[in-house]
Amino acid sequence: MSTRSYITIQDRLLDDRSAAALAETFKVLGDPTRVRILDALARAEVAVCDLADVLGLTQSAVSHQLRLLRSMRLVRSRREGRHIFYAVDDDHIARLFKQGLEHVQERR
Amino acid sequence: MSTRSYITIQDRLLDDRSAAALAETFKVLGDPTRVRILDALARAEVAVCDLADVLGLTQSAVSHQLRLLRSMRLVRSRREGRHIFYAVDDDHIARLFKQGLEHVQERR
DNA sequence: TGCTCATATGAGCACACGCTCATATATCAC
DNA sequence: GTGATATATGAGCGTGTGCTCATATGAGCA
Repeated sequence: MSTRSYITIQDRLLDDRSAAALAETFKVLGDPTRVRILDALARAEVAVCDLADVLGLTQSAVSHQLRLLRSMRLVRSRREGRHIFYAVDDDHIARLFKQGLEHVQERR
Repeated sequence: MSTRSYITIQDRLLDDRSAAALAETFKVLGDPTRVRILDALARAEVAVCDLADVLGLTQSAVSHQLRLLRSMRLVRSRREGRHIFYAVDDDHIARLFKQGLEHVQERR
């Protein structure tokens, strides 16, 4: 250590809990499959089998990812007969998603 | 496939390239160490050794992460003698970061 | 009751990732 | 030049992750 300039900022740093929570939030969005799933579910309620069909994924793969997204309360599910419809259930995430998309698109 | 409701949305879905780019962006933010590094660098220019010191990390670990962040142009570096100062170099990321933090804090 | 379709889930595998350790490079002081 | 300090980087290791495959659960229908 030498510059010592950090002394002026070190007590304002993110605590570990917040850092972990923030990282966890971004981590969920950090996978192409989940991005595509969330993108679809942000537009409409979709049943699992249709999601798999539209995205070209296995039913199992989709279901595993949906379980993750459900456990983090990013999507909600609704049963209708044999089908279970999923949709995005978090406005913040939807906005993060949009803002991230703007960032990506401005980079061209 | 059965509900067929997806037909109304399937041609508006994110293309694979955009989904991959978006996921990659979020993925960088999806690690507690990088979150803490970016948090510090968003507040002030900090030299590598000070970063390691403040965050309680190895110089090597910090350097490896900084290389990643630099390769994605999220931080910039500036040499000053033996030290190399890093700082956040992407307004979008900074905003994403802030918005993510709001999301996390509202969840309490 | 059986049969089919829709979804969930556990096990296992291939791969990615973040760290440590050792070492290389670079700048300054002498 | 030598030595000390600051940073970068490659190899290797343990762990996490996303998939597939097989199977379980559950709803509708005959």
